[in-house]
Amino acid sequence: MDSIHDDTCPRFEDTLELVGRRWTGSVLQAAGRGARRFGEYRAMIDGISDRLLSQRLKELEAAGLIERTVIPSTPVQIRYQLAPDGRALVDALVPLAQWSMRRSST
Amino acid sequence: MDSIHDDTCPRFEDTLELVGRRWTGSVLQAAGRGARRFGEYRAMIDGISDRLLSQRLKELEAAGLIERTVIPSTPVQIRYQLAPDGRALVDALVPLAQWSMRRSST
DNA sequence: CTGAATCCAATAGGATACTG
DNA sequence: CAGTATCCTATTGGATTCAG
Repeated sequence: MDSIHDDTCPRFEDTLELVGRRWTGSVLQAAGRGARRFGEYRAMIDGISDRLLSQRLKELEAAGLIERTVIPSTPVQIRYQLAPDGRALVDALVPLAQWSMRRSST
Repeated sequence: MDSIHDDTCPRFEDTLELVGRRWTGSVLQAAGRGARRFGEYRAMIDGISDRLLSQRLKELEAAGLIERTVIPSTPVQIRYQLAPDGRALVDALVPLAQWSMRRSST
Protein backbone atom coordinates (compact mmCIF):
# COMPACT_ATOMS: atom_id res chain seq x y z
CA MET A 1 0.00 0.00 0.00
CA ASP A 2 1.42 3.30 -1.00
CA SER A 3 -1.53 5.54 -0.37
CA ILE A 4 -4.70 5.63 1.60
CA HIS A 5 -6.55 5.11 -1.67
CA ASP A 6 -5.80 1.45 -1.66
CA ASP A 7 -7.95 -1.08 0.04
CA THR A 8 -9.39 -0.02 3.31
CA CYS A 9 -7.34 -0.85 6.36
CA PRO A 10 -9.53 -1.10 9.44
CA ARG A 11 -6.56 -0.30 11.65
CA PHE A 12 -6.29 3.05 10.02
CA GLU A 13 -9.55 4.14 11.58
CA ASP A 14 -8.36 2.78 14.90
CA THR A 15 -5.17 4.77 14.61
CA LEU A 16 -7.05 7.93 13.80
CA GLU A 17 -9.37 7.43 16.73
CA LEU A 18 -6.42 6.87 19.03
CA VAL A 19 -4.49 9.96 18.06
CA GLY A 20 -7.71 11.91 17.68
CA ARG A 21 -8.52 11.73 21.37
CA ARG A 22 -8.12 15.01 23.10
CA TRP A 23 -4.55 15.80 24.21
CA THR A 24 -3.09 12.71 22.59
CA GLY A 25 -1.34 14.72 19.93
CA SER A 26 0.12 17.01 22.55
CA VAL A 27 1.29 14.11 24.65
CA LEU A 28 3.04 12.58 21.66
CA GLN A 29 4.54 15.94 20.80
CA ALA A 30 5.81 16.32 24.36
CA ALA A 31 7.24 12.82 24.28
CA GLY A 32 8.97 13.62 21.02
CA ARG A 33 10.37 16.81 22.48
CA GLY A 34 11.98 14.96 25.33
CA ALA A 35 9.44 14.88 28.12
CA ARG A 36 10.20 12.08 30.53
CA ARG A 37 8.51 12.48 33.87
CA PHE A 38 4.82 12.95 34.59
CA GLY A 39 5.37 16.49 35.79
CA GLU A 40 7.30 17.37 32.67
CA TYR A 41 4.44 16.34 30.47
CA ARG A 42 2.07 18.31 32.63
CA ALA A 43 4.27 21.37 32.39
CA MET A 44 4.64 21.10 28.64
CA ILE A 45 0.96 20.59 27.92
CA ASP A 46 -0.98 23.65 28.88
CA GLY A 47 -4.41 22.93 30.27
CA ILE A 48 -4.30 19.19 30.62
CA SER A 49 -5.52 17.70 33.87
CA ASP A 50 -3.78 15.01 35.86
CA ARG A 51 -6.61 12.67 35.17
CA LEU A 52 -6.48 12.94 31.41
CA LEU A 53 -2.70 13.00 31.25
CA SER A 54 -2.64 9.79 33.23
CA GLN A 55 -5.30 8.30 31.00
CA ARG A 56 -3.57 9.26 27.77
CA LEU A 57 -0.23 7.91 28.96
CA LYS A 58 -1.90 4.64 29.89
CA GLU A 59 -3.59 4.36 26.53
CA LEU A 60 -0.35 5.02 24.69
CA GLU A 61 1.42 2.52 26.89
CA ALA A 62 -1.28 -0.08 26.26
CA ALA A 63 -0.85 0.52 22.55
CA GLY A 64 2.87 -0.11 22.87
CA LEU A 65 3.78 3.41 21.86
CA ILE A 66 5.20 4.63 25.14
CA GLU A 67 7.23 2.72 27.68
CA ARG A 68 6.78 3.30 31.36
CA THR A 69 9.81 2.70 33.53
CA VAL A 70 10.03 2.78 37.28
CA ILE A 71 13.40 4.00 38.46
CA PRO A 72 14.12 2.82 42.03
CA SER A 73 15.54 6.01 43.50
CA THR A 74 14.30 7.95 46.48
CA PRO A 75 11.76 9.05 45.77
CA VAL A 76 10.87 6.68 43.00
CA GLN A 77 10.92 8.19 39.54
CA ILE A 78 8.63 7.22 36.73
CA ARG A 79 9.81 7.69 33.20
CA TYR A 80 7.64 7.71 30.10
CA GLN A 81 9.46 7.50 26.84
CA LEU A 82 8.59 6.76 23.24
CA ALA A 83 8.80 3.12 22.23
CA PRO A 84 10.11 2.44 18.72
CA ASP A 85 6.57 2.22 17.36
CA GLY A 86 5.74 5.46 19.08
CA ARG A 87 8.71 7.15 17.51
CA ALA A 88 7.59 5.89 14.12
CA LEU A 89 4.12 7.21 14.79
CA VAL A 90 5.45 10.63 15.74
CA ASP A 91 7.38 10.64 12.49
CA ALA A 92 4.32 9.60 10.53
CA LEU A 93 2.43 12.52 12.02
CA VAL A 94 4.87 15.10 10.72
CA PRO A 95 3.12 15.67 7.36
CA LEU A 96 -0.17 16.08 9.17
CA ALA A 97 1.37 18.61 11.52
CA GLN A 98 2.77 20.44 8.52
CA TRP A 99 -0.60 20.43 6.86
CA SER A 100 -2.17 21.89 10.00
CA MET A 101 0.53 24.51 10.19
CA ARG A 102 0.03 25.54 6.60
CA ARG A 103 -3.67 25.96 7.14
CA SER A 104 -3.37 27.98 10.30
CA SER A 105 -0.89 30.38 8.79
CA THR A 106 -3.35 31.76 6.28
CA MET B 1 8.23 23.77 11.29
CA ASP B 2 9.69 20.55 10.07
CA SER B 3 8.52 18.17 12.73
CA ILE B 4 5.90 17.92 15.38
CA HIS B 5 8.68 18.48 17.91
CA ASP B 6 8.73 22.16 17.24
CA ASP B 7 6.54 24.61 19.03
CA THR B 8 3.04 23.45 19.69
CA CYS B 9 0.52 24.25 17.01
CA PRO B 10 -2.99 24.37 18.46
CA ARG B 11 -4.46 23.56 15.06
CA PHE B 12 -2.70 20.27 15.07
CA GLU B 13 -4.90 19.03 17.90
CA ASP B 14 -7.92 20.35 16.01
CA THR B 15 -6.86 18.46 12.92
CA LEU B 16 -6.40 15.27 14.87
CA GLU B 17 -9.78 15.63 16.48
CA LEU B 18 -11.39 16.23 13.10
CA VAL B 19 -9.90 13.21 11.38
CA GLY B 20 -10.19 11.18 14.56
CA ARG B 21 -13.96 11.23 14.52
CA ARG B 22 -15.47 7.93 13.65
CA TRP B 23 -15.73 7.22 9.90
CA THR B 24 -13.92 10.39 8.93
CA GLY B 25 -10.86 8.50 7.79
CA SER B 26 -13.02 6.19 5.72
CA VAL B 27 -14.89 9.08 4.17
CA LEU B 28 -11.64 10.73 3.16
CA GLN B 29 -10.37 7.42 1.82
CA ALA B 30 -13.52 7.01 -0.23
CA ALA B 31 -13.23 10.54 -1.53
CA GLY B 32 -9.64 9.85 -2.49
CA ARG B 33 -10.67 6.68 -4.26
CA GLY B 34 -13.14 8.50 -6.42
CA ALA B 35 -16.43 8.43 -4.56
CA ARG B 36 -18.71 11.20 -5.77
CA ARG B 37 -22.33 10.65 -4.90
CA PHE B 38 -23.83 10.05 -1.49
CA GLY B 39 -24.77 6.50 -2.36
CA GLU B 40 -21.27 5.75 -3.58
CA TYR B 41 -19.79 6.76 -0.26
CA ARG B 42 -22.37 4.68 1.52
CA ALA B 43 -21.55 1.68 -0.65
CA MET B 44 -17.81 2.07 -0.15
CA ILE B 45 -17.95 2.49 3.60
CA ASP B 46 -19.22 -0.64 5.20
CA GLY B 47 -21.37 -0.07 8.24
CA ILE B 48 -21.82 3.68 8.15
CA SER B 49 -25.30 5.04 8.64
CA ASP B 50 -26.93 7.74 6.56
CA ARG B 51 -26.95 10.04 9.53
CA LEU B 52 -23.24 9.84 10.22
CA LEU B 53 -22.24 9.90 6.57
CA SER B 54 -24.26 13.05 6.14
CA GLN B 55 -22.72 14.51 9.27
CA ARG B 56 -19.16 13.69 8.27
CA LEU B 57 -19.63 15.11 4.79
CA LYS B 58 -21.00 18.30 6.28
CA GLU B 59 -18.11 18.62 8.69
CA LEU B 60 -15.60 18.11 5.93
CA GLU B 61 -17.43 20.60 3.76
CA ALA B 62 -17.51 23.13 6.60
CA ALA B 63 -13.78 22.64 7.01
CA GLY B 64 -13.28 23.37 3.33
CA LEU B 65 -11.98 19.90 2.59
CA ILE B 66 -14.82 18.65 0.44
CA GLU B 67 -16.91 20.55 -2.07
CA ARG B 68 -20.58 19.87 -2.47
CA THR B 69 -22.04 20.48 -5.89
CA VAL B 70 -25.64 20.30 -6.97
CA ILE B 71 -26.00 19.11 -10.53
CA PRO B 72 -29.35 20.20 -11.99
CA SER B 73 -30.41 17.02 -13.73
CA THR B 74 -33.51 14.95 -13.17
CA PRO B 75 -33.35 13.82 -10.59
CA VAL B 76 -30.91 16.25 -9.08
CA GLN B 77 -27.48 14.85 -8.42
CA ILE B 78 -25.26 15.83 -5.56
CA ARG B 79 -21.54 15.49 -5.93
CA TYR B 80 -19.01 15.50 -3.12
CA GLN B 81 -15.42 15.85 -4.15
CA LEU B 82 -12.14 16.65 -2.48
CA ALA B 83 -11.24 20.32 -2.36
CA PRO B 84 -7.55 21.13 -2.85
CA ASP B 85 -7.02 21.29 0.92
CA GLY B 86 -8.78 17.97 1.27
CA ARG B 87 -6.53 16.43 -1.32
CA ALA B 88 -3.51 17.75 0.57
CA LEU B 89 -4.90 16.30 3.77
CA VAL B 90 -5.41 12.92 2.18
CA ASP B 91 -1.82 13.04 1.01
CA ALA B 92 -0.64 14.04 4.47
CA LEU B 93 -2.40 11.02 5.89
CA VAL B 94 -0.51 8.55 3.74
CA PRO B 95 2.38 8.01 6.18
CA LEU B 96 -0.10 7.45 8.96
CA ALA B 97 -1.97 4.91 6.87
CA GLN B 98 1.32 3.20 6.11
CA TRP B 99 2.20 3.16 9.78
CA SER B 100 -1.17 1.57 10.56
CA MET B 101 -0.66 -0.96 7.83
CA ARG B 102 2.76 -1.92 9.07
CA ARG B 103 1.41 -2.48 12.55
CA SER B 104 -1.53 -4.57 11.47
CA SER B 105 0.55 -6.84 9.30
CA THR B 106 2.61 -8.20 12.18
C1' DC C 1 -31.65 9.21 -4.28
C1' DT C 2 -30.32 12.34 -0.51
C1' DG C 3 -30.82 13.27 3.23
C1' DA C 4 -33.41 15.36 8.08
C1' DA C 5 -35.64 14.31 12.67
C1' DT C 6 -35.94 11.98 16.78
C1' DC C 7 -34.66 9.14 20.57
C1' DC C 8 -31.51 6.67 23.26
C1' DA C 9 -27.14 4.64 25.22
C1' DA C 10 -22.43 4.98 25.73
C1' DT C 11 -18.40 7.52 26.11
C1' DA C 12 -15.44 11.40 26.82
C1' DG C 13 -13.95 15.06 29.18
C1' DG C 14 -13.83 18.87 32.96
C1' DA C 15 -13.55 20.03 37.94
C1' DT C 16 -12.34 18.93 42.32
C1' DA C 17 -10.56 16.56 46.13
C1' DC C 18 -7.65 13.15 48.00
C1' DT C 19 -3.41 9.69 48.68
C1' DG C 20 1.18 6.90 49.27
C1' DC D 1 6.03 13.47 42.85
C1' DA D 2 2.64 10.67 40.49
C1' DG D 3 -1.17 9.63 40.33
C1' DT D 4 -6.63 7.92 41.91
C1' DA D 5 -11.51 8.64 43.03
C1' DT D 6 -15.79 10.83 42.36
C1' DC D 7 -19.17 13.51 40.30
C1' DC D 8 -21.24 15.72 36.68
C1' DT D 9 -22.09 17.43 32.00
C1' DA D 10 -21.50 17.45 27.13
C1' DT D 11 -20.67 15.09 23.13
C1' DT D 12 -20.88 11.02 20.19
C1' DG D 13 -22.64 7.60 17.82
C1' DG D 14 -26.32 3.94 16.76
C1' DA D 15 -31.03 2.80 15.30
C1' DT D 16 -35.04 3.98 13.32
C1' DT D 17 -38.36 6.63 10.98
C1' DC D 18 -39.85 10.19 7.85
C1' DA D 19 -39.52 13.44 3.72
C1' DG D 20 -38.59 16.23 -0.68
